[in-house]
Amino acid sequence: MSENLALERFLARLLLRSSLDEDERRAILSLPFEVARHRAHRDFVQPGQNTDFACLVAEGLAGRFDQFADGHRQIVALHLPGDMCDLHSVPMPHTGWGIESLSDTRVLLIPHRALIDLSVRYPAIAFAFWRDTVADGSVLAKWLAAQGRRSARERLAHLLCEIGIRMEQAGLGSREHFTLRTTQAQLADVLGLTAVHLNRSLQALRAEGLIETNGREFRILDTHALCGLAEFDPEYLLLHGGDRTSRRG
Amino acid sequence: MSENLALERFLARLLLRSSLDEDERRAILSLPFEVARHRAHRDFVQPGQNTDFACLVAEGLAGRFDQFADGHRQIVALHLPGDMCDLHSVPMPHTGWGIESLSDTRVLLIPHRALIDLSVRYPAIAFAFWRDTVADGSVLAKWLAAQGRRSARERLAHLLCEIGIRMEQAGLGSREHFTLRTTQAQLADVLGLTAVHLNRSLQALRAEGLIETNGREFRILDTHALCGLAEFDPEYLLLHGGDRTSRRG
DNA sequence: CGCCTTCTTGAGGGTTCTCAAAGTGGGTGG
DNA sequence: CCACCCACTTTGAGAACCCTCAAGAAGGCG
Repeated sequence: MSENLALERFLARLLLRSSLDEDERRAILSLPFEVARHRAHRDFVQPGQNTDFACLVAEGLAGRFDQFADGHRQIVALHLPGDMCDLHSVPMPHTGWGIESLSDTRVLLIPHRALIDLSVRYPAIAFAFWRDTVADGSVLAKWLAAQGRRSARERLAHLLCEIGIRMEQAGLGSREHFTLRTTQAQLADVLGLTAVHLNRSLQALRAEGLIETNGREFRILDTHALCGLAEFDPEYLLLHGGDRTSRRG
Repeated sequence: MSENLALERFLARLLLRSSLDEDERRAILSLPFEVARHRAHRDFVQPGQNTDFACLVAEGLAGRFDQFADGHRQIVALHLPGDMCDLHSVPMPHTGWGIESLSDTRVLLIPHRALIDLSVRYPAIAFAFWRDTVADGSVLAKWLAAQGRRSARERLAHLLCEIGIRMEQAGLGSREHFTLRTTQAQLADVLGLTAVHLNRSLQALRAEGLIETNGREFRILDTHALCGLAEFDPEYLLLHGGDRTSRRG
């Protein structure tokens, strides 16, 4: 039952960007799955293996990462409840990256076969999946740009703006008040910083009166200034569809 | 005629990762298009507009970029001949980024409508397009990881390894000897560096005997050492298909 | 109460940036 | 054919940002 909630969230995420009819919605909601639970800090998908299922986050927080020989890692995507971590593994089952649980997490494992069948049967679903992949890529591109050209403080500000909106969208808080269940070391892995410098960047934002934190609870005190510092424009999250397309004719 | 070559290159790129039958191949090769020519340094797609066509690079080199208020830009994808710059714009026509010609470039403009029609009619083509998007995203993730966790020298080494392989794949040289028609400032925009520091990183690789350059011609003298420095593993380019899927049944 | 993880603080060093100017080379016009 | 110009590359010096190493506080859990 709370498992159905996860599929509903996934469907809701798809419907943000794509329109699906009754049949297609039902098809999504009746996807088969198995449930897996993971405590925090577990790499539940190892880098460099072939998978035959995709992971839908039902609860908690997951991160896709790339790891280097020296053990350092970079998190290249954050996945909130309702996000399919590796929809991209459906067309390309060999994944070079791993997925870790950032907090305690419940995940639905959905067989690739079922997702493939749906997208062959329903072109609109194929488009919806493709769109979802594009949206992930758009976030990735934004992160890359920030990583390459902005300071630590600016990147952190940008990430907080993004997470606020995504949390709100997922029904897990508001864009100005949410709980982010990660350690500072994990956030540093997202932003390409050391834990020490992330900590100092957080302090800077607090000192400027832009945010307030209480444990892992974040409150954004000055949205305007934070977005300004980050040059944040939610456009890239692709939240208002693009669906002129998927129907025949 | 040389226009057909571009479509053939695009098809060849798709066939690296997907299998398409005679009909489907013909359909790709008969896509309609218009031709556009651009000199170097032109932003031929402006950030933040809606497009109704996709750009296939026929000749030259193009870069997708994100730009900041201070004018600094980050290139988030490099496109060689045969690459479709913005296949992702087919399902999501509003793009936040721009595309610039890095060198003199010839581009085929292909109406979204035609691409959509193909992917509705041929599920295998829809999968092939989706896969292509996934491959782009995989490169993006790798760049992000490098950007976040590796030094300038290591990132540059990684980029040169990648470009070598992609050049070879596109029939434009070998992985150890190719001509990269970009300025150092543009390469700096790819790697998130300043032009000055990129120049010094290049000098470092030359001094170590790893590469040799002559104008914009690159020769890799010690592939093993260069790949080692970069921790380069071509896996992420997703060059060996994953097509168990697209056929019904 | 004690352990373990996480957060915070400090000091020093290295990579990369900024600013500025000099060298190089290809193209164009006289 | 030479001279000039422009874009690009290279060099230098100093500063800023971020990292490393290390250790001390704080908070959660048994």
